[in-house]
Amino acid sequence: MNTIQPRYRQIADELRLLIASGKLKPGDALPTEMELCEVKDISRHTAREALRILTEDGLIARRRGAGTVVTTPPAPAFAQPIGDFESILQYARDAVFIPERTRPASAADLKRMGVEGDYIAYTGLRRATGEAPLAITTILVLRQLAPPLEEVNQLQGSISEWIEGAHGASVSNVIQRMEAVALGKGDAARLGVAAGSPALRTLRRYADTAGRTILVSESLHPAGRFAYEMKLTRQRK
Amino acid sequence: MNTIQPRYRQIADELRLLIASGKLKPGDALPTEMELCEVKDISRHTAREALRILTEDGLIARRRGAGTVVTTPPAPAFAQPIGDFESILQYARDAVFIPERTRPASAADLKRMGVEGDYIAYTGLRRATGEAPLAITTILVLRQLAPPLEEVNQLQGSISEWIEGAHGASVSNVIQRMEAVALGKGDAARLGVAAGSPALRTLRRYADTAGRTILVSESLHPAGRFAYEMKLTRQRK
DNA sequence: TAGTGGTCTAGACCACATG
DNA sequence: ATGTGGTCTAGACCACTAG
Repeated sequence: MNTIQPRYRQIADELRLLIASGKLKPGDALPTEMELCEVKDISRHTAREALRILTEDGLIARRRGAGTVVTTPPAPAFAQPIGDFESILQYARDAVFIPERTRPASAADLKRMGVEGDYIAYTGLRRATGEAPLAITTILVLRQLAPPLEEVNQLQGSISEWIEGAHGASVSNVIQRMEAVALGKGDAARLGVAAGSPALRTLRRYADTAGRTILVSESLHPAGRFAYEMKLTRQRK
Repeated sequence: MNTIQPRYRQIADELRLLIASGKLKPGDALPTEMELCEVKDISRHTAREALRILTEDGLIARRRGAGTVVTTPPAPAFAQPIGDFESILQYARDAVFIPERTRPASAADLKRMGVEGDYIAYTGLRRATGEAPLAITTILVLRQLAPPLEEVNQLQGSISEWIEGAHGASVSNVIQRMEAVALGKGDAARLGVAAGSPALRTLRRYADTAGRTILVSESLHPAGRFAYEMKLTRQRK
């Protein structure tokens, strides 16, 4: 193994060792650039390069006029968990889902939504009263649990609630994923916005106590029509 | 307002604009160091410094003997699992915030981020190691609690943790808001994407026990580089 | 005011990739 | 063989911090 390292890296590693070993503690001053130059017999540029590495690694902090010190590492862990299961699903009740099509989920559906198995797909618009549609939503339900379309049409709450009521299945956890995407032509047209315009994509996977993914939903919310908001409260012991 | 920028940063920004505007596409060659030296009438060191910035931002790739090219962005989206109050703040530690500017928050800042009062604004990039920047982040901190920029620079964790440690202030709840937006010209350029392209905007308001909003953070994540993921587990009573 | 880190110049030699 | 980026030297002036 040819272990020839540039000089600046060797020096950076030497200093790093001093910090890691505790010989230099948080707050302690490192040698100044000029001191490094003399002691190591290098040019200032090389000394700076070594110090830059440590700066980028977050090990030291440099201040013009003041000097270079070892940084104080991380931070106190931040408190207690909260289990706020219901409020996550809240928005499903605020805006009504109006299914328009039912079909067996295609391979593309399954891949896009990150599941495998035999699912029925419902697609439709989600809207609040009288307004422009808030989102295009696609829902995949395990075929053996899937309600007929006419029943879905009258659902007031979320499909997941229907499933719980009708089958006694129990949702034990939900994974929710949110990201920004550019709307495709067809989706954009249905939402009445320009193709390529931004949308918030939310993907939710509902798993039952056996670990089966019983339902997946995908919603595309065009920018400006929807924002997802959650409040987290710190729990005190 | 101090608008004097070092020469190397000016040049980095010029090049960044060429990339963001599409004049230089992924795979295209950038000027060589010597060309930059002549065209901009600078020393090689200054040219390298500019190119280094873009390299660290993940916008370009350099190969000895071969040259410098614009990188292909397909940074695969990576998900940030988030489930509780602790881990919601966790990601602040995984992806380092690199503050670049400090200023008193403007009226526009305050309005955009939904607060009123006397705040200090920090803006910078959020990135994981070596990759393209994940986000542009702006943080508003109540002036009376705001740390000096040099201290922010060495923060390992989140600024909110600094505040808790340094002032004994206590965050009692966080309101998080997510939505899709189209990136403005300047932000898009900083992130190396086209103007108007989609981004996930996350806004967090941290309130203390007295109800004061002590900190607000806004992040703009370009599509494809980041997905927010949370797992919620139903609590049994 | 002395010393620090930040910026910048003008050179040099080298390892490496490409034609 | 040429030219690229990687490393390194030896200077310089400046803005800022601290005693």
